[in-house]
Amino acid sequence: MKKRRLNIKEFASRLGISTATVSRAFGTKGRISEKTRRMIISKSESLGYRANYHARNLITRKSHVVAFFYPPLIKGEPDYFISEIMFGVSGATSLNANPLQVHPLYPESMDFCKDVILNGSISGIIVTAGTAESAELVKTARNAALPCVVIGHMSGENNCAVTFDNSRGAMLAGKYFKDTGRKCPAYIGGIFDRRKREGFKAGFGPHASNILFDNGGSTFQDGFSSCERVLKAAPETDCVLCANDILAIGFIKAALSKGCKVPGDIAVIGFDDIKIAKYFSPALTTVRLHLDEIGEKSVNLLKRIMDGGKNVSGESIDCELIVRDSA
Amino acid sequence: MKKRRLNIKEFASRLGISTATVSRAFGTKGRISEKTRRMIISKSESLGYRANYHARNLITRKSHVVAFFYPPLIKGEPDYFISEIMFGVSGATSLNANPLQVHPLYPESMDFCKDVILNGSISGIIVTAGTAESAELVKTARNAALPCVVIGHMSGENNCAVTFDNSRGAMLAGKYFKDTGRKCPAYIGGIFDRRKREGFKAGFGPHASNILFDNGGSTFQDGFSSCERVLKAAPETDCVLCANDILAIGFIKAALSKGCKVPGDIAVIGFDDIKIAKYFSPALTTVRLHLDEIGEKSVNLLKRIMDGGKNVSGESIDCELIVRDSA
DNA sequence: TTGTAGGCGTTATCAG
DNA sequence: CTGATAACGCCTACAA
Repeated sequence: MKKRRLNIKEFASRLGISTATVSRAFGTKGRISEKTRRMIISKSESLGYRANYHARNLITRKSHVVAFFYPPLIKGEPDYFISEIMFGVSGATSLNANPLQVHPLYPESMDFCKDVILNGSISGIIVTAGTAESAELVKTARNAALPCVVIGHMSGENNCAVTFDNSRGAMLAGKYFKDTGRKCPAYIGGIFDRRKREGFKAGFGPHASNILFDNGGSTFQDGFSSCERVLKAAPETDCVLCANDILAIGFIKAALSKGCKVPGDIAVIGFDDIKIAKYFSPALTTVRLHLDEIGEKSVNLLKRIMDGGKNVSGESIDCELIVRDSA
Repeated sequence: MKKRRLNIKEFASRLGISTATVSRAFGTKGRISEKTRRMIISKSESLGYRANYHARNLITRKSHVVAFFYPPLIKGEPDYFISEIMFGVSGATSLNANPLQVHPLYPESMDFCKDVILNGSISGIIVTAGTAESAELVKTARNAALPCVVIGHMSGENNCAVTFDNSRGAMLAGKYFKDTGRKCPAYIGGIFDRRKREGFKAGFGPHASNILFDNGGSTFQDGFSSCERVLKAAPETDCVLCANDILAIGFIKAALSKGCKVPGDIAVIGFDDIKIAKYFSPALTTVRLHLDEIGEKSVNLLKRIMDGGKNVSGESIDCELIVRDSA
């Protein structure tokens, strides 16, 4: 008993014209008089006609849908690095009237994700680098000739990618410590920390040889534990670069709880500049990666590929040191 | 010159069987022998055949795609309340193998969002309440008989909704303040603060009449300014409930900068328990709303409606007071 | 500028 | 259990 939606045939016949003319009124290709187009558009609004999505995409072989694949999140841990990029992506696709799908990339969901890529439902994908799954997915897309943009650095084939200049960001941090008279540096690494260590060393310069390296991790708790290890191994440490802001926040919390003053006794710089960074106490000095811009740029890059651009080359995102209170 | 994907006709003819049989091998409806089904599945993997998404959805009239509509974000401000709900939604849809679309709900994007709802591309929507746009969108979905779940309270028609027990959460906070001997309460309201004020008053009890109400807003800066107003208007204030965690963080930062001790001089309770709450200094005492569960529950509710369930009723989410260091 | 008709790749229907 | 064939709703040569 439920009535079917108005389709093009019925709609056209009510207007006393052909379906072809109706179709032309909505597309940009067909030659049609401005007058009939207006009439059709107007009638479509009053009668509530819309072209069926699947029928249209079936024949045109494109959907304009963009899919964003993000790495696994750790239960209970802040995932603000990803979410800020995602909102950047979402805002940009929305502006371009591209529907956006988002998919977590767990090992268990690989089959589903591959199906999404291969069943013809989407026109392009954006994938965050850093896991085996993401690399596999990019390969799948490549084989299917599906437009693809990678966020971050992925080894192997030359993908179109939006990359961060981690090295330079870390260098800025090292230089800042050196310039503010710090002597005993430490670096807390973790996930997504490609080239940060080397950059930090280069920026710090003369005293670079005594940099203490600690493999933190990615969570607040990791930063907390890392601080305990560092202060035990090298109590004289007076400045620390953390591979991300969450680590830095954990590190600072541990330092404060041990009676260390930040930045008095020990200066701490984070990485990413997630939005909460400036509201933390002390406000975090950090390397800003322009997370939302990353999302926007990857969408724009993908758009160009989807529009048929050949040899679209990647982009590197600028970073800058944002000096606040923690260093 | 680019070769078309393998379609069902070609695939079937290579196996020497009919397209109908192939189709049955992938669905659950058709009667087919287990033996041929296995053979077809196996061959589809080696030959790389996948059913075309649009052709399939055109005839079956469903896509299984879920769309999530979220409210406008404030540029530069943390949007963690929404992002944590969104990740909950995303995780749940992923588990169910439902593709998830996400759309920001700006006034400018209403046409696009309505089109998404009306063009037949999605099977159900989840909408966060709180803006004129969200209410309009829900109405649109209702008219199109599209399954819809609302997150939060939306006046008007009786939607299927996942709601928070704001009143009880705020009551818990008021009671805690009373029980810990606080005398001069203030409440900082803002967005999404339905019934919190009344609940707080009820929980605080005897001294409820002198509660100072301040209309904060929703951002860190709002919390900061609010603190300045409150301490000026009522310096004796010794406990504050803020309508969300970001407000609370801003409030605390302002209080600390004025030399007020938290929680010594003034105890602060937030609302939502976004993940960063426990890492802030001081760690935030707050009313936990189980943000990720909200996402999961709304997906499960939507699924039931999509599967044809009639009269699916909404759910209210439990909340609890998480006592940490700020109160 | 407009209409006619064929085809997009499936699943549903109805025989066999 | 399997096969032939008619929808599904639209776009787009091609003809008028």
